[in-house]
Amino acid sequence: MSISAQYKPSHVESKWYQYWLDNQFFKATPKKDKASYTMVIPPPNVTGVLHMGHMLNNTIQDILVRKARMEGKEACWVPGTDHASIATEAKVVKMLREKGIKKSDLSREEFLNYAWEWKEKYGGIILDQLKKLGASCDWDRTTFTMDTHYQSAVIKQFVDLHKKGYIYRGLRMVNWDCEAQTTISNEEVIYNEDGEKATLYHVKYKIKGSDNHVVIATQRPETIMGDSAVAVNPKDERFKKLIGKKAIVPFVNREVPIIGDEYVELDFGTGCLKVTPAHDPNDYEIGLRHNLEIIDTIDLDGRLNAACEIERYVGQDRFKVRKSIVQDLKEEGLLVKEEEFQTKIGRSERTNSVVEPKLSLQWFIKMKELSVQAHKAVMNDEVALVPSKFKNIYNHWMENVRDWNISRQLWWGQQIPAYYYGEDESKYVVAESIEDALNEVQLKTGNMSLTVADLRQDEDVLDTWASSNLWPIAIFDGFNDACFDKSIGKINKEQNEELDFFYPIDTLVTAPDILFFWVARMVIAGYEYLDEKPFKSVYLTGMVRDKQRRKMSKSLGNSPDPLDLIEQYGADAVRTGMLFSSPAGNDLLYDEKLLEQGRNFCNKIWNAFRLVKGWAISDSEQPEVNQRAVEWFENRFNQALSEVEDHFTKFRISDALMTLYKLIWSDFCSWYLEWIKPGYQEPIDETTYLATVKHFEQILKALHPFMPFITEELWHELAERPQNSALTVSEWPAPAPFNTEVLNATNLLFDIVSNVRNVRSSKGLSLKEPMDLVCKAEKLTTLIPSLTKLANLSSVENRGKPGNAFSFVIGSDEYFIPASEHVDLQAESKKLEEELNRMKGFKAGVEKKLANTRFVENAPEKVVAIERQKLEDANAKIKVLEESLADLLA
RNA sequence: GGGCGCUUAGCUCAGUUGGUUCAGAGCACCUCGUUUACACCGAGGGGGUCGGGGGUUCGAAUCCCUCAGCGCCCACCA
Repeated sequence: MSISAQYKPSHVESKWYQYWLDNQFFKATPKKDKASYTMVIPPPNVTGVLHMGHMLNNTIQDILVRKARMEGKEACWVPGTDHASIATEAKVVKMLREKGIKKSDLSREEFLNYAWEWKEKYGGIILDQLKKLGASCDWDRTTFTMDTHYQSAVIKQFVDLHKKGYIYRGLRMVNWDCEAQTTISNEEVIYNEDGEKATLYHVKYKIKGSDNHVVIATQRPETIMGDSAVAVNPKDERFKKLIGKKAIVPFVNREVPIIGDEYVELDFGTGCLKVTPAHDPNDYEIGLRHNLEIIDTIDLDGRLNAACEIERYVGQDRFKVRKSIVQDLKEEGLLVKEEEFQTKIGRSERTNSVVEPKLSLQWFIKMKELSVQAHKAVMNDEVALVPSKFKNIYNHWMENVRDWNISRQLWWGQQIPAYYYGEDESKYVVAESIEDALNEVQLKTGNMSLTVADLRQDEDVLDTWASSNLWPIAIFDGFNDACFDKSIGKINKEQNEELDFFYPIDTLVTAPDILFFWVARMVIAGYEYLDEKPFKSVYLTGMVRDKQRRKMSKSLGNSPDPLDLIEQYGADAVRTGMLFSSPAGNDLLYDEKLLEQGRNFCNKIWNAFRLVKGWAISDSEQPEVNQRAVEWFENRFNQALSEVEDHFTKFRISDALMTLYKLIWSDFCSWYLEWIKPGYQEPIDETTYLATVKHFEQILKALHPFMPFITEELWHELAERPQNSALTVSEWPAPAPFNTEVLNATNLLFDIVSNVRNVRSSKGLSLKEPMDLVCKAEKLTTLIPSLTKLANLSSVENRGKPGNAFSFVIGSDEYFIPASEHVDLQAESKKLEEELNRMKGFKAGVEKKLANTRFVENAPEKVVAIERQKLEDANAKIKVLEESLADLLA
């Protein structure tokens, strides 16, 4: 009969997780008589490993799903992974490089073989890690964004959006990542928060046919050779006379026009701008307006090419050239000035390399029209963002939504289903397969002798988000031929039992940094294909940071390995520890101390269990004291439960946990168990024991979503359970009313007990020694037995004010603890006086308020009545205090 | 540059429509305690003029203005 004084999570956790899996408790299937509760994991990168952000995110999801499951819903949590094209490809390239293999030496097919090999090897790791956390996913539904059916959904979407006219191919200035050698979307370009220091170089350009020159300011002198104009603002009195003349570009001695364009700021730099249409988005626009030549001098890898005409720069990296060209300008006497300034430099989210604006032919999705419904849905709360401050941010993005560049110059991902026929890329068809494409081409050209060998598929793959935007639909195979009507580009849910039952998702839990990447685009897809929202609400978690508010990052080394933490503290402790400091929408400041708090909480519950389990049971009558305790806790539990439910409706998961934490630690352990606890080695009556077990069960149920392992273990240990039963599929406690009279009466009881303890503590009186309490006992009759036990009293009587006693006041009643010896009268009277003065001050405030006729006339009657009551109470209390003081001094 | 949000105990945060002693919680801190579930514990305690200033109101942590500090989103000043 010796149970360890400490909870040991390790073997408990694996045991129960396996048990849950064996009994298929997490499996979900459409059921006619049940409501669904659907949740989808934000698919982590397939080769990723679990980090603290995943831990927080998935803990919250698991809590919501487990609660729904206990509430009797068909709870379905779909796990999976994202192929994460650019991130995974980068990893594979790196791995190959370490093996001495260059990507450029491989064919597409060879490279993809390596990539799949890599995926098979590392692909499942993160999902296995989630099991350690306790994630109650339906693992049979695990989906990968490059699964066959998923791929096909993505291709169908592309074909459909192309057919609807939303997808087009165009020459645009895009963001080029020289390191990954691909374009990236605007959302993938990040700007350093504080900006970066850069140098603005002032450079002389000769004016043709004169000895004068014009001075331009540039941050990128290495692009000089690509200049095709110099621009000034036509309103600029200083320079407008130059418009129409020609300037000579240094080094290459190209004659370029001096043009007037409103874009040029009068008060920045020198007021003269060099125009390089190939290497700057604004310059490109200016180029279009003025029909300027586009001279592309930088290659895809960021090195200058032959078009720059200067032999010694060709093949050199753009930043190296910048240095040498500055040197060369100096030597030529063309560099007038170097000026430091703060600017924002765009860097690639994935590689951190400086983004190179690059003119190229890419695929785009027209967003404006496509996103109208998705925009509305969030604004009118059909899709609720929690916390709601994200509505503004979403609104702003939607109002300024720009076309989305979806092609990536990578191999890992869904290859764009566009097929070229003919010499160049001007002629193409978009089709689901090369066979379909051939049919179309034959039809289009009338040339039936063409074969698939005459077709060439676009080399690019799709942006990852162009596939994950279908996540809530594709996981239920929403694009299969039975339910997806290609002719109208809509999905008929009724033709797909799974989709019909599980869609829309109830709550999406994700991080705010992918609000646009992912969330917005799923909403768009939901309305486009099902005319229905993809999810009811989106809970946006905070970011996990360290206690100095720094982001968790590998380079800082401030990111602990979650599995180590689980090993050390137990999964339940990690889950609760993280939630303790994670109010909705706020960043989580991770501190290992929180996990200790979680571990201590586990231990507290464990020991409460040890206590209850250790009691012997007698068949004696239930004492009145226990009856009161049982009744109180039942009411207290229902009160706390209603608070918990309220917190859940508002997604205040952290507060819900804190409510239970206090209920268990303070109400159940500190008050209730002490209240009913039998004397040393004495048994407890059966009625109380059974009621206590029932209370314990209720607590375990309410706590189970948060701490699944320890609760499951104790639930099984607490009583005999039928074969294959489990807490995880038991019924969530039904909400029940609570009696406030019982709660208030008990609060008075606790108040008296605390005061007695306070007297003991401050007077150095032992807790072990019983003492008398003198008070208006007739007011407390039913409480007396409980009071006696909890405060360790020998008697509670009304026998007049004792002369030599300690005292305290609750409400307007005074309580005395007769002292056997030397009460420090002065200290006692001083204490009373202080309290009296405080009361008098309080009374004066209330009187002043009531004397103010404007208050009495304007304030609601209820408020005035409250003030009058306060005055009355204060008077009563003052009277008591004054009498005591007089007695004391007499 | 535009927009949004935040500022309440040492720390992290609650404070619903302005009005019950509304100034709270958890942690941390201090005192006492080797009591027969738990020292990963128990009992008790201290601590904030609610960022500064001004205003509206009978009444402001709560509404308005302003200043300061911080955070986030968006954006093509070279």
